[in-house]
Amino acid sequence: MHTDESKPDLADLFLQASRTIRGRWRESLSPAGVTPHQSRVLSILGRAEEQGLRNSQLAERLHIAARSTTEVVDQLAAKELVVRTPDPGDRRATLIVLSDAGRALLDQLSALRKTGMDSYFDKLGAQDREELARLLDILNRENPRPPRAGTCRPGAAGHPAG
Amino acid sequence: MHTDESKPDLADLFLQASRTIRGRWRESLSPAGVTPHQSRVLSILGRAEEQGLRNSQLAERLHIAARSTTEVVDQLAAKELVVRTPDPGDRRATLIVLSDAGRALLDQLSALRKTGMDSYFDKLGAQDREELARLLDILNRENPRPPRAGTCRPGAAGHPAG
DNA sequence: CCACATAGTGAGGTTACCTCTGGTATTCTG
DNA sequence: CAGAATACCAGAGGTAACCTCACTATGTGG
Repeated sequence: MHTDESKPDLADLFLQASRTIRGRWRESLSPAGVTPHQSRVLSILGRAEEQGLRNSQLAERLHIAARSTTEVVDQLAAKELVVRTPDPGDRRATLIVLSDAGRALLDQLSALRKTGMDSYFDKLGAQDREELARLLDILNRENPRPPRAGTCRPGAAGHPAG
Repeated sequence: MHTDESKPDLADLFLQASRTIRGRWRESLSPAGVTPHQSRVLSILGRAEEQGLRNSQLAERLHIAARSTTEVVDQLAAKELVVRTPDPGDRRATLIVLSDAGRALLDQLSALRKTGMDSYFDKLGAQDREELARLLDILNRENPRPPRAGTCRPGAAGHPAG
């Protein structure tokens, strides 16, 4: 009669794994001189329209606050992997596009990442990996939390008085 | 020879989910005034022997550097949730044990966390959750990757030091 | 033109990690 | 007891990846 005794701490398990993943990813990416975070932006940009994305759109796809996107784009711009150009349609907005170097790096990156990650996920076997992907995909679907995932608390029961 | 073309970006999926988890966890824990990290330590301590754990053992279980463990234990000690006592068997060593308050909080915490997390993992259904736990567990087993990567950055293109 | 929303960002903050240096108490070895 | 090794603590300094708040430039409707 197991009640929820047998229920493991999924969140715990999850965070543990994600720590490892981030570490390995970082490692495998380091020869290219980019962080996982940066690589993610590059990859999103790669999937985007030719014209690029606005900062806010990027933020939305990354599920982080817009201000945080600025930072990583800055880093990428410093490396000349992306270029910021004014949006002709709205001069408040900036379009972020991959540079040629960025596009070139992107391919290299996914190969690099794949190599690094494969040795991690290989422990699972093809079928389990697919299963995991399925599960993760469900988890990543829009939560019953309409407001933007990242910034949904205006300081409510917020941080310990800092 | 399939080339795994269909293989999704597990790492991507993973990190995305973990971001959400961490956020929700933090949120659900905030009424208790502890961070996810602190909660983790509490929970590890809770599973440990009555006598507590050494700093190094804690570090090992958290998979972080010992120096980093000191920090979180400091925080917990400041809240009087844990107590550092000399190890009678080896007085060089310090045993970190849950205080009564810590033990009490631990129960509260797991309830809190469970509530917060359940609404996240509920999307999966009991069977899928178990499956996920199984997969995660495999992933979290010792990796064939002893050396710890840490932060070996070749050098950053300077960024605005705030 | 004014009010207001929107886009990006400077400024400043937090969490969670890391390394390196150095110090103290203790235990082990000879 | 001297000396080496062990276990921890702690200061200093760093990075990554987040966040909020306030401000400026711009766009939109009355």
